[in-house]
Amino acid sequence: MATVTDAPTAPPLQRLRDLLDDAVLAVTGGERPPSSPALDRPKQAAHGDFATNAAMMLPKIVGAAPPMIAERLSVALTEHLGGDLDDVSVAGPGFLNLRMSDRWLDAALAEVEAAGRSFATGTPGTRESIHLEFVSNNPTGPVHIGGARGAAFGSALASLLELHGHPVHREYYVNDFGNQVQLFGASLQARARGEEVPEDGYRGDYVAEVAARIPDAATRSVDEVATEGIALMVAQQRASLERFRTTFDRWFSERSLHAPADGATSSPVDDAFAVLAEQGRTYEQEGALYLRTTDSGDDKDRVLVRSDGRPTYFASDVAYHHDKRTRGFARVIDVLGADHHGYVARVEAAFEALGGDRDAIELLITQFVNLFENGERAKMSKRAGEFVALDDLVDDIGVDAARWYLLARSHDTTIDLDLADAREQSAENPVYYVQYAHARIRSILQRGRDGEVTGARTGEGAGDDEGSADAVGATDGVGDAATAGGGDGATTGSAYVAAERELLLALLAWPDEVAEAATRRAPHRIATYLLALARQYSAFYRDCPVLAEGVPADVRARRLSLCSATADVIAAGLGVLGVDAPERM
RNA sequence: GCGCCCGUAGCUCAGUGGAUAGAGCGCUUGCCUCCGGAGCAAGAAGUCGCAUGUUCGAAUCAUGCCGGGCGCGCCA
Repeated sequence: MATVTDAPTAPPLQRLRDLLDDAVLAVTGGERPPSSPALDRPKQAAHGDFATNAAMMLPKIVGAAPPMIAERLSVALTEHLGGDLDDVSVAGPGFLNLRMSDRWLDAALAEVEAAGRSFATGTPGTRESIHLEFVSNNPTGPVHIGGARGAAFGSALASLLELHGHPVHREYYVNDFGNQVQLFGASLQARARGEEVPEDGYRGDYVAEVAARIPDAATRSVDEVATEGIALMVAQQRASLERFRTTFDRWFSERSLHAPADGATSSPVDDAFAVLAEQGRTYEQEGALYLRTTDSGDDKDRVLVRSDGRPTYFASDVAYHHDKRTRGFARVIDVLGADHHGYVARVEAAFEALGGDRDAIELLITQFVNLFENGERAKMSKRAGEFVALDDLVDDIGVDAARWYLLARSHDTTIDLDLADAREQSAENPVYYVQYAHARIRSILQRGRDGEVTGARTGEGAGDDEGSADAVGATDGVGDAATAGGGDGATTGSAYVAAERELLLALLAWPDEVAEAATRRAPHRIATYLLALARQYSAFYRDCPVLAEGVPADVRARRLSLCSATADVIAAGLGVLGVDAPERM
């Protein structure tokens, strides 16, 4: 009954799902349900290690009531799983609750530990090369708080997609073309001359600082000043972002789209226009060139070239997306700030007009970040003009806290970030709580490797806690596992205590978490998971002495394995978020 | 007016069809002879904005309202 999906590299939970699928097919006589049945951890421990709704999906196919189907499934599963299964029971409207045997847990733990940090390294359904554009802050100022969120989200999403198995190309689009560049140059020059900046010019303190670094800024042409100023700003942004653990494979110049590349006779913009014209997607009206974006659901058609002959910003973006397409990525993802959400429809339309598949481009909008200080709206500095600068944020609360707080929430919800909370370097702060768990485990592992044994308490010391664990975890298991905790000598292997079981089950969910988070473009799920895992480890730490005198050798080995696997998963998870996983704190 | 996002515990937020809705902070009460107390445990706290509908089953899906944020340029 084993199938090709039963590959030896599939993680334990995936193999369990495959077996469930086999059982379903056995019951339906080969017909597949419209969607795969779920195999999840139930909310209540009394419902076993895993629960599946499979029986409730099949009444139409099988022609029987869910509880009846569940009974048949349980028979099939018992057959398939043999000694890996401790107990299977039908509950509620037709749920099937599974309790795995210690043998299965042992094997699973061995796999998790052996895989280490690569435990969740993914096997996505379809592996595809992804072009990811994010931040794309204007080069006329420092990276601001909106850019910080885009940077945190984009860099974490990139890591997450890579962990899941997709090759990712990270790109920053530099808007070094158009009106704003001239305006920036004029602002720089005004500052260099000690004059007021022009109307609608750039007024932040940084303008004078940048101007001071440009030789002869007061007397050279505005063009030259602008070019040098942009270069300095881009370099500064790059430094800010690197400090924020955000790097790019390429910084793509908008300006480069308006001139022929080496050896070419036409510019990328011209090339893109030619494609659009061939497709019959453009037209002229009142002297301007339009793209018929309404064909693809936009509110109105958009101007590519103004009646005075100058291309719009949108023209650049059309050319940019044409370039992305011709570079051969299977998927294009743009991460944009909330103020650009009105732009989504036209970019999608342009992508389609260029011949792209609508499903091959995604525009993700990150919502605003509101900063507070003890409940008051915070205004951090004038360095960025009217915006809060990324550098100020990092100076204030540190990279780890900044990234955590920006990443712990879904990208499409507005964040109210209280700096006083984020600054707090204690366990009140979730990021340090998770880091602390990691450091603590590494410390234990270090001692464990050195063969240390602490004289503290024995395995029996956890007896009180096991009592409560029993009540929570094993109403169906007659206490066979939980009551055996410390006393049975151990030559034949001691049973799993509830806290060990819970921790291992949490670890086994890691590949699912990665897959789900990657598929949903939701790195914040990783943060949620890590916090729960750290809590789970704390419960384990409380109930299960690892190095104490009197802990049987096999139990000690198992607990060291659990520690090792937990540390690796936490490190991998924090790695996705770009948060440090310290050895000690 | 139209479009996008959001509305879940006092606060900040998880949870996109399953069983009794969760976490962190804050609050109350306990716990330092104990592998890292930057810790642990217990407790109080919710009409999941409102209404109707779909479903065996809805915080989750649909429709309509209400409230908040943002956007609707031949700006970028």
